[in-house]
Amino acid sequence: MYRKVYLKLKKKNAEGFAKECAVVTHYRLKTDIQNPGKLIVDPEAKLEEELVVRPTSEAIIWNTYKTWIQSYRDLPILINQWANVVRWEMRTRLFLRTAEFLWQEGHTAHASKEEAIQETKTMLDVYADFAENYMAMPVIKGVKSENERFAGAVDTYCIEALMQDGKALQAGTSHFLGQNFAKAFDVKFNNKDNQAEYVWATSWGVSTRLIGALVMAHSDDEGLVLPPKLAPFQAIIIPIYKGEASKNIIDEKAQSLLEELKSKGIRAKYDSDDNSRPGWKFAEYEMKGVPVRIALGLRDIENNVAEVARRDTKEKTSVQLDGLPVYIENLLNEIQHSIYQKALDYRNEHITEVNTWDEFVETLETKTGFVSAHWDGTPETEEKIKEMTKATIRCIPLNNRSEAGQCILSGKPSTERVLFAKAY
RNA sequence: CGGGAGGUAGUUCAGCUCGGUAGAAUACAUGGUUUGGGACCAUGGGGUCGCAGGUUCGAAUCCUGUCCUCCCGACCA
Repeated sequence: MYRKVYLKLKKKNAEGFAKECAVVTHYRLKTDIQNPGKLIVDPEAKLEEELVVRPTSEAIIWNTYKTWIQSYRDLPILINQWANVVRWEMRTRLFLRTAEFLWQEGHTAHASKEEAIQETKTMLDVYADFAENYMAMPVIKGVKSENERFAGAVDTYCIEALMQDGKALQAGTSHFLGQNFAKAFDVKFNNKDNQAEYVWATSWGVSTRLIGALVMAHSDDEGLVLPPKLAPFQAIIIPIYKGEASKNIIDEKAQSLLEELKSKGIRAKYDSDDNSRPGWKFAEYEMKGVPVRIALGLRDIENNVAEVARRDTKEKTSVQLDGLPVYIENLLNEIQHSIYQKALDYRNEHITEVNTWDEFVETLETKTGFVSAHWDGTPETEEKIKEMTKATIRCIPLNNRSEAGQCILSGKPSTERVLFAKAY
């Protein structure tokens, strides 16, 4: 939240921001005399200068950068921060769009356009790598259309994921800001030839929205399915016993197994709680998404085995105790790849190329997912399509191939396909 | 702010049409039997029925007002 005077932008960008700004007009509440226990806005407490609630911190950052940057020797600069953000939201949605959330954002300043663009793409790759290799969630890297672009950016790059219900989710963004903010805040540096130039900039961020993405990308009717690399517990050991005596035997075996797993770097836990029964624990850890369950009973110990169940496929296997830690280690890798592959297959099956308006509408309604179609490149057409179908352009994929075609709505010529989808 | 639904046990809800002083499941407590997929039996505790009026011998139920929550829409990813 900040003073309205900080929000100085080029006219074009200012218009983009204006409609997203909530305004704070009063600084306190008071109890209602007519209705004790209720609070009302205190009319005495009107602010002389209203404050603006803004979804990004560029204004603060660039007021600061202005004081830091004089020479090319001061560049580049990178500031990363984790911050709780407050936004005005008409309607919230758990994890995906909340009025307050935690995010990571970075702001950089550069001496050259090329370096700034490179930074934008590097960060997009960082986000894509995290989504795919840690969250096991395939994403499409692309550029936003003008309508979907961040108001202060020249180009907004994004990673787009597809949820299991066929709706798309923007999982992260990286913006090439050009010289927009440098000009708005008058941030110049002297180059090697002692000439003043405006600074080039980027900003990028991901938020707790990724948690929502993770949930919706992999979960099933039994609950969460967590990728092994991110699971707080990767393996849970559950004892199956009758009576105190057998529990003691199993406890001992389970403890040594636990130590073996930990020594291999596996995040494991032994649940010896006597208050809930095995069946309860099975269901509980499935719901929590623990990738691997190891059940250990007297019968198993006699045979020198354990029952290993994987969360993603629910498959159960009897495994020799001797090689168990190695088996689990491999299984965790297998699960990590397997859930990624499953999500990737689903995603690929749900990218549909269409060439006519009827196919377009039909695909959005029945098959859902991404629809790859020609578009004439105008915001007006995108807007009309959105009004008619609720679908928006999620992105123009990077390394998109050129292909002559006709816009599905206007029929005007187009040189490449873009990805449409209904999105969160 | 418009349109729709709803506030009853810790939770999810039934009961309301047709008034008779509140129930189920689950959770909780105690005891026992159990333990290889969310155990069973028995006993027990727990609710000013959102709030305020009104009608009535009697209101969770009917009437009026009021507060709150959720869902759908206002260019919002």
